[in-house]
Amino acid sequence: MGRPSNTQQRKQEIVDALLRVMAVHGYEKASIQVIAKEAGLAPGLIHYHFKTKKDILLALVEWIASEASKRLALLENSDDCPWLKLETFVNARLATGDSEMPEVVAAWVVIAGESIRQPEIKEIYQGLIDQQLKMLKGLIAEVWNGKSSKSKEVIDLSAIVIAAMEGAFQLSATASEMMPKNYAANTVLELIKVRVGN
Amino acid sequence: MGRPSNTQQRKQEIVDALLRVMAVHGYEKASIQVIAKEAGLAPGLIHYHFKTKKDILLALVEWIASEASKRLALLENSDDCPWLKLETFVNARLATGDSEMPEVVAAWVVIAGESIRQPEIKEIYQGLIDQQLKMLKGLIAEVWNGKSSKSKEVIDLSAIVIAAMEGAFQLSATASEMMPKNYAANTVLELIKVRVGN
Amino acid sequence: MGRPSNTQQRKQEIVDALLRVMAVHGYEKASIQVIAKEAGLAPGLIHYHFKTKKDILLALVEWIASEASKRLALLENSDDCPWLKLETFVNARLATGDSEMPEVVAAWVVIAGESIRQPEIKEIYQGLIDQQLKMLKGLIAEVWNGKSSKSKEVIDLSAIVIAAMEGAFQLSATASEMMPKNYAANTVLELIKVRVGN
Amino acid sequence: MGRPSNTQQRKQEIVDALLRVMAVHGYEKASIQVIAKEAGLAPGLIHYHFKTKKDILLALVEWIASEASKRLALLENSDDCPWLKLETFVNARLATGDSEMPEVVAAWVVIAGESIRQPEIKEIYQGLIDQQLKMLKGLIAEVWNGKSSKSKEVIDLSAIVIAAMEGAFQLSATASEMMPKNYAANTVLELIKVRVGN
DNA sequence: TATGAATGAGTTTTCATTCAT
DNA sequence: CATGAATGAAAACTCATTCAT
Repeated sequence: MGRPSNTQQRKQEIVDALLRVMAVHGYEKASIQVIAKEAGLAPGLIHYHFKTKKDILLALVEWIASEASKRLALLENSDDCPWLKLETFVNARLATGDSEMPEVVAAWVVIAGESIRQPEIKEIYQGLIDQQLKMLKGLIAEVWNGKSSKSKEVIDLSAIVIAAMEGAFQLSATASEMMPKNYAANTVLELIKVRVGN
Repeated sequence: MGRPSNTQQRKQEIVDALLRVMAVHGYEKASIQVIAKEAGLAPGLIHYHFKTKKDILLALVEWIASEASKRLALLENSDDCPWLKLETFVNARLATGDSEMPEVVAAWVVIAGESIRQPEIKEIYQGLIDQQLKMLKGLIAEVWNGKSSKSKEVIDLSAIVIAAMEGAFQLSATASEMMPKNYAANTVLELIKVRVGN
Repeated sequence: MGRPSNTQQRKQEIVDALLRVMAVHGYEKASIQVIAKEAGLAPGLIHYHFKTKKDILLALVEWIASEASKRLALLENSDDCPWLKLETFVNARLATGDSEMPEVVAAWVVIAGESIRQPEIKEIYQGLIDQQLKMLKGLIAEVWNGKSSKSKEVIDLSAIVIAAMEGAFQLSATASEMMPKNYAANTVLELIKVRVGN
Repeated sequence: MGRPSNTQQRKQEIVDALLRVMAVHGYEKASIQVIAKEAGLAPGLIHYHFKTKKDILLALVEWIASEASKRLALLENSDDCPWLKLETFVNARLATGDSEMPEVVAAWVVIAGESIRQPEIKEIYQGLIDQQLKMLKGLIAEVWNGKSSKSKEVIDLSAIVIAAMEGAFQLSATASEMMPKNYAANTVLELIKVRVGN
């Protein structure tokens, strides 16, 4: 009968290794050899589980995006009041200490750079942005009296909030020394509040 | 006597070529061969003017940073009223159409990714962020009655504005299709206004 | 399970190939391509086993030095009479026909040249010289009545003997046509004898 | 009429520059660019005066050899007694402090290495060795009662003295730290004396 | 599944030499 | 004579991918 498959676990180990290596060395310098060493596996085994190196990156991007997506989905189905949801939404990405997982944040910045030249990456990246944008428009419309989620004000506010969140990520990976501590989540929420007149 | 030097011009041509190539292919895929072809020069000549490929990137980053810095310096010495200055500041980076130079914006996103693994790049990147942060704190303190530029509110607001601007850059390079048109500059200014109670 | 390692054997094959190539073409002209062809291996494989070309040279120098060192160590622990030891010592390096391995001798001359600009090579080279010098001082003191191994006469004689041996190597690689046959070992021993008054 | 030619002077400047660079970096790493900088000249000018890089090396080797040859010729025509001539001979190459010109000595060791693969170099190198050998045989025969310059003893002694001198050069360039001071010339002369029974 | 050697194309870099000025 | 830019071939090195075990 043979031994039971451990493919899923191995794949995740490899993706995790890429995440850690990429957060330090970027994508191109994350060679299969280095990923293998980080994962504690032989180089040949990497290609047994992933046909190409790009496939590992895709798996990583999909994993990060789906994790974020999952948290957003939970939120969507909750019974919380809109303000609480908004707070949860913002915290879901900017979280405690402005980033509970520095490696994920650094990798995400690298991924943004890669998305410029890799359409498959771009697509996933955009998918996540789109999902966030949609949710945010809904949430903001709920707390903004008389505003439709299709109004220019709501759309623009949502867009700039997403931008601020992505930018906060980038800065926490590239210039955290000079940024204030824990500024992002609270300040974003505060801005939304004053903007929607509350 | 002897051949006149054209080094400065050639260097700029090479840097320009890297900018264009990087905006499409990223840094690693911008091979010396490709840069040379883009610049219309022989590959060997690239290394005659720049010792290493990293030196070209460094020159590009310095050029982008110094261009931005120059515009900020102009602003600092102007006699405009604070609000006008703020508006100019925000527009100086987010400009018309949210980015008059898509290549520079795309390259800047790639540079952010590279800064994660290249300390020299990081340093220049951080220098520019720091300069913007300082200016913004000053400008915001000027328009926010009774607030010092060292107050937590001013610092946090400045930080999130910088983040929003960097994020708008990233999104315009990676997800412009799904972002509203010309949202960034105006929305940022609007948010500052309502926040400082005006 | 998995493929058995043949790294040690391959490394030695590569080092041997460098030895042969270097004895004819010198170090710089011993390109990875040429070494690979001499060893009957693919160029890429060379770098799989040695990170840099310098590492191959280092391995070669270490190998030559350790072979010589081994022979000296055997001598040190033998019960032979001092004169016999001296004879063996000199022969150990200048051997039959003044050099049983012309390739090693030629490579050693090239290595001396390289040691001038490569500190790691120099260190190994000097280590071997130092070891020879120490042994020789001991042996000569033993056969020279009333002389300490620290006396100037013993030290100088030892030094010039080492010099003669290194020089004989150099000349056998560069000017063997004009040198007498088998002169080195016997003449050196004869000189020692008359010098120590025997 | 044009300006007076300074070709001879320029050529010597270039040769001198190669000497200095080669004593530190070896021959292959002594690039035309580096030689030019060392000489304070433009790279293009090097090739105006020398067709190829090898020609500079040849000129250097010839220069060193002819300088040594000149000193030997002086000696040959002198009226000194044989012992004084012998002393002068040995000192002529091993001189004060065992090497008045460390750069020449280091370059000579590099040249020995190059002679292995460059026939033209080898020829000049051998020419100098041959000349020394001939002279030495004559001088030793003169001081060795009843020995012909063609006797095996004289030939072998001459050969080993040349070897000791070349070896002393090599060691002064590669392992001077561990060699005694000023050992070479005096020890060689002492050995000759006791050997010829005086 | 797993190991680790092997391959070969591609990349950066060096540099002797040439050439326009 | 002199300068310094320009060229192109070759070099070391990297690395995704394949393959023998």
